[in-house]
Amino acid sequence: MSQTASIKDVATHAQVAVGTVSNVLNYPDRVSQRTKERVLKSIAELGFVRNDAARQLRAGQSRTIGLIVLDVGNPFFSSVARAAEDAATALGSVVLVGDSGQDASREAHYMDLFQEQRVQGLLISPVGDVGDRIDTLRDRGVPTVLVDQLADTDRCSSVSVDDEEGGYLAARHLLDTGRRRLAFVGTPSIRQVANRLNGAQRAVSEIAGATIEVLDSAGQTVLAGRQVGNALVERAPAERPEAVFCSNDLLALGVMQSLTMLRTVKIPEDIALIGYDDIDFAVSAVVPLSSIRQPTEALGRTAIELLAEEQESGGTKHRAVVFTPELVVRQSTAGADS
Amino acid sequence: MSQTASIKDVATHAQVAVGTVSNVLNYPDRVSQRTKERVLKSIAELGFVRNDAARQLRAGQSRTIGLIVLDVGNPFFSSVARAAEDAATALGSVVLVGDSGQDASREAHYMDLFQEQRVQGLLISPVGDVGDRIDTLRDRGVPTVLVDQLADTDRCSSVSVDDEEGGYLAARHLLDTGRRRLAFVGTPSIRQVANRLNGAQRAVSEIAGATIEVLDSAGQTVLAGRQVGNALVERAPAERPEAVFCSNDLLALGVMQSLTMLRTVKIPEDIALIGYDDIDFAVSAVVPLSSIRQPTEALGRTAIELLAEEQESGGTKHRAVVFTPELVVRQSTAGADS
DNA sequence: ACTCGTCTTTGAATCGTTTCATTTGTTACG
DNA sequence: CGTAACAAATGAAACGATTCAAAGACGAGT
Repeated sequence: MSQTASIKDVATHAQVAVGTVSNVLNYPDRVSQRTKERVLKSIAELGFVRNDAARQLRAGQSRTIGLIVLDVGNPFFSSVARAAEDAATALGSVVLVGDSGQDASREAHYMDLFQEQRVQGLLISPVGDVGDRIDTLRDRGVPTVLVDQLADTDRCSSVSVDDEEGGYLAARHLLDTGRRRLAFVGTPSIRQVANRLNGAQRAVSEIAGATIEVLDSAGQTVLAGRQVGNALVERAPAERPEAVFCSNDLLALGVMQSLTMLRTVKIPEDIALIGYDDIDFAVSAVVPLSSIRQPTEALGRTAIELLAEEQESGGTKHRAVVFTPELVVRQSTAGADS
Repeated sequence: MSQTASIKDVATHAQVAVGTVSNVLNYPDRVSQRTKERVLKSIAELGFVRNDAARQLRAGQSRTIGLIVLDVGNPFFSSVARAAEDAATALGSVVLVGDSGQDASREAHYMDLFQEQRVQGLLISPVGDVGDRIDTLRDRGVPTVLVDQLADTDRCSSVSVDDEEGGYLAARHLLDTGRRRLAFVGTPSIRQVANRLNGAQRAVSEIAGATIEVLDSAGQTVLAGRQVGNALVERAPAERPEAVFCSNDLLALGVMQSLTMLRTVKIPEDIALIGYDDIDFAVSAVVPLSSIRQPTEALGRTAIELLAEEQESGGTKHRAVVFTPELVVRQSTAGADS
């Protein structure tokens, strides 16, 4: 009893054939009441637990779905992950979460791993250009759904939020409240960030005399935000932007920390600040943070749904679902116009 | 090429035996340069990817470590998880994260799942009483390390932080700054929370005239905190505590949101507030939040180390590592004494 | 030419399931 | 009594990798 019992041990113990034990487990109706009881008793006595590896090997597929996110510590992704997990559980699958940390090699590592595991499908919020890998995965029967990034619908499905629109909403709001010299903080090498920047630039171009400078941050974390904030504080007051749009809330909170630590800069009077994602912590910030809200639960749930559709269609039909983000106004961008 | 190639396909294509292909993969030194090249070429051409299920089946063990946490959305756990992942990767293993959501049945579900997967070992921050399950797991060769909870060292290993001490530090700090009527917010049905409460009560008992009331919250989230906060706001001012100690930062941030929304209660003048965990967001709260810092990276890393020790010793030697928490004072408990 | 040792390669056996064609058992009916 | 119809149980084959005893190749030494 020290080592794990196999189905064969159970069969011997219950004095039936291995096939019968398997039937008890998978097709209870095919087995008579009497032997079913005997087998179940043996299973309990031996403490038998199915070996998933053997089962998968035979089935040729696992009950597992891979999810690769940019940062699990980011509440946006943990919320998406949670929604995906719940939706998958309802379908009898399990979600494995891999954290790429915005590193293309870690991303590739997880893709390899998930492929070795023969996952049912892959949800990915990509760092690098993974188009080719996705093509080969599809050819090998592993459907993929892009998360938080629009996909070409003749390649694969995707769930995303209109980042261009979100960027536009954010910048437009800053402009509407009277600010003209804007700054954008983020890492435009990430596509979503680039789209948000595009939207912001569009809003700026609609208003005569408005400008936007781009401050590249080292990552998308609170720490990276603090660095950018420190750089802003060191500038001569006249050189500082009137409003800052950060490509996510973590960055914005970091910037806020730096700006408020020095008492000379006031939010929103001197510099208005808006983030992106509307994480739970935005509302409880030093200065409650305006943000762009994304429907994370819907993203996670829909991603699983699209994956199921892909599987049913054998990977031939793709669909791109795009959600619309929403502006949430709080104190950090309170009016300077009136 | 549409379906996945097996090692046999590679062998045929490269005109060698399956064993040779396996050797190329696992013991490259045993294979001559010439055939190695030929095999690798075939692997590339066929796009062969190892089937992990088959490999595991043969090996009898997976390269996977299961981690069950109370809440992945909680930065404390996502930080621990991340550290564990990094440490495991260095050892060539992968960490699967399961979120019990403080629900014993979900916890049991993940334990079943991980057992079916034949994980190398299990790291768990338990909800219910899992002592018996851990015993049977150990008997079956699955070492377990308790995370964030002290274990009986003749049952299994554990990494934890001294919660009683942390609770004492927090309450003592509130008392040192002149507060006497304290409140504790949390769910004492969770052991860690109960220990923090014990420590707080010990501190209170040392000071004549000091009291502490217990407010049971519905969970450990920002939302649950907001509910408790609302209840406090509705009390007559004289009935309100002078200081509130929340069993984690999320709760504290929720309480803070409720209290500051209504302008009549001021933090820290009217009510001082301290949390637990010192998550990244504590510093950027409306009123920067005092907290108790736990060494999350050390917890995650050490958990993996202990698991490795368990494996080496064949699950016979257990060790309990206890870290000491640290008080972090910020504005939310600024002095009312002087 | 023969033997010995070393290096390579081979291929059958194995892991624990599921599947499915067959066999065995039981009941009903002519 | 024979047999058709159905239900239940059987056990060998398959999934794809790893392992390992055995066979093969090759050169050196005598």
